[in-house]
Amino acid sequence: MAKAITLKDVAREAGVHISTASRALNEETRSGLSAETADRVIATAERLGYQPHPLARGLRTNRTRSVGMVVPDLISPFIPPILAGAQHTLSEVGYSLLIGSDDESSPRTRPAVETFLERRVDGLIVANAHLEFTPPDAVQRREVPTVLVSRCVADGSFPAIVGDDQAALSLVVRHLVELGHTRIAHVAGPLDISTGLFRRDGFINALAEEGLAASDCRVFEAGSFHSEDGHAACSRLLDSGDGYTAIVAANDLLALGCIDAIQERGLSVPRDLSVTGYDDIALVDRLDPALTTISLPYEEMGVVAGRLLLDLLASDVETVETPHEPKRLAPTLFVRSSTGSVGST
Amino acid sequence: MAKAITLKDVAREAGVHISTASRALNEETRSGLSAETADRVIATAERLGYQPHPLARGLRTNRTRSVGMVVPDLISPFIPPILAGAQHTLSEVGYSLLIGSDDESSPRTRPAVETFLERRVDGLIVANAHLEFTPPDAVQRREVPTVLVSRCVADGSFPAIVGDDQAALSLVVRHLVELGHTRIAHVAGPLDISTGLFRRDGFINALAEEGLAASDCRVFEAGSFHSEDGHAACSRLLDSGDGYTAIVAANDLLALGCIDAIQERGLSVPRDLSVTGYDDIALVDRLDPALTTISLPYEEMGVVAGRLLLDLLASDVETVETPHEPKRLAPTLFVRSSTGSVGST
DNA sequence: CTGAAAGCGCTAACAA
DNA sequence: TTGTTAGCGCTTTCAG
Repeated sequence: MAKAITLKDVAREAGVHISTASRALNEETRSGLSAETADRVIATAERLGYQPHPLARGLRTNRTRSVGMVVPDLISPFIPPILAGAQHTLSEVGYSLLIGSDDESSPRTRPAVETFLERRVDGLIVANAHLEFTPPDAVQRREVPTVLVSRCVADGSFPAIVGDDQAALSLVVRHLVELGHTRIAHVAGPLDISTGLFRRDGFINALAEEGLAASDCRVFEAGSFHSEDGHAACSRLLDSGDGYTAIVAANDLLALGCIDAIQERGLSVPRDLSVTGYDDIALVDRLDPALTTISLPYEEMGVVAGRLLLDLLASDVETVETPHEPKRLAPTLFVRSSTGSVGST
Repeated sequence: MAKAITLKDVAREAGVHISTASRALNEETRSGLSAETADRVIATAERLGYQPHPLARGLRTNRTRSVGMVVPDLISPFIPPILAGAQHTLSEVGYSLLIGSDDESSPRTRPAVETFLERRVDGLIVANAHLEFTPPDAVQRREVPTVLVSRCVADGSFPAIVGDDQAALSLVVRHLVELGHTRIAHVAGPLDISTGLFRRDGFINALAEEGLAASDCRVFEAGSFHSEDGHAACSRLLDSGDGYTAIVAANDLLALGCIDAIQERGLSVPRDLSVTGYDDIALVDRLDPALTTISLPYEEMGVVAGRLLLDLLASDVETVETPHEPKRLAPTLFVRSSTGSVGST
């Protein structure tokens, strides 16, 4: 390293004591200084190209100005935009974002949250929470401010930014009802995470809203959010012989799996069955049939999560507050060609 | 914080001096200790749940065990897998990954590399390099080990992991030639980054390899890698009236833009023109026509980049080496329905 | 208003 | 083999 400029250098050059230099360079403590010396120090710091050493500062202040974000993986298409939103928001105010993934598949790696705590991050953004999220003690005790994103936790013990699944499913079901569907099935995602559970519940509530007979409709659980499980669930659905005319899938990949299963039986979407997705991942608008689906503002989700975390970081509350109602961002329904009128056969 | 355990605590508890404790806990320095004391210290550290403070350690050692990765954005579909590969590789050996994006669109944010340097990262992974990559001095002088990924730099001044564009374009052109095409156009990406330039050059070389008349073929530059620019370039191509029967696009999005432009004129893919892509992004295999395209092992690219950086970090060479030949990972051609025999009209 | 001094938690000479 | 000591660069009391 080309001899980094240190505070001591600035102080010497400005002809003041190092502590004075420190005060001058620090917003909060500058007040108690003569404007003259403060300016002089600031000027010389500028001139020398002084950069405070983050480790030294952090060691003193016990803050790293970094936050860790845990994602389930980086392949799920809605994760990167969340990441991008959070990263931009945080970097604008000088925070760095550490990224870690907790894929349950490789248990040999230390849980990302623990690694982050060890690193002394100032806060956490958790995008892979299960409904029963049981973080390490330090997080539990709110020593490290934490916000959830994309998924929330059952008891509302952490603030969360999620999509409004109820609103989304209402949009979807209403759309199908308007097309004349009355026998609608739901292919649900994993029910141990909020996105899976809330979409299923949203589906059931929406049926009631629309006055559909719950007995005419049914939920088929897929073990995951991947297309193969959508295919499997849809196969069971078709085998049931219950005569559904529409399928509401818990995400786009499940929907694609459903479409595959339907077409493999020589049936047609949407002629024989309408299918809807959720997430509006890239290119589903160009498929044949183009997928009718729900779009969520994922990047904004990241932005809002970042802002919320910054608020927590600033207010520095350690009180165990009342349960948090998740902040739900509004969905948009995109109607495309995978849904059609019932009986347009 | 619930009074974190410090090295001093461990030392006191184990009945040794703090420096002895330090040595015992440090692989390298443990050798000069009696096995007995070393074990005792290690045991008590374990028992107390001691975690070394990374800032304190870093302040002394001048190493943060963190690396920064700069991406052009997080939306381009091939970026997340690279990120994932790098992150896994690094975290396995205790390094943390900081993520920063440098979208040219928002110049108000500080360049990510500078932010990283300020943070004293031990190394850098740069995924957004232009051909003329001119990093800050500290990077230039190799004080901070740096590897490029996805894109390389013109003069080979940095090690890089990229896709083998030449091999890829050879595969594509040969495939088209085998289908009988002789008039092939290339829709090129930006030529100021290696992926754009090398694919164009690869295309031109492949023409020669296959014995095609360069005069029968031509390159149309798209201003970016996005579909709208592919559409625009393809429109020019079609307007040229040169009777091309195949289009090799520099990436999938450009290819999709081309297909749009072709279909808008009432022409058909692949009947009237064959179109190929590059990247094999999600769902292009399900489009109609399904896109014939090149697949690159992006996650592996991240892994290899991470490993290479770890090597540099370990060897700690500051010598300005001879130019680096980029490490090129092998492509795979997926033949789908967007390409067909010429004259199958 | 400014200087002196202590110390965050750790590592690395240097002694013993 | 272990202890002593001196900082890494910064913030923050406490004096003056």
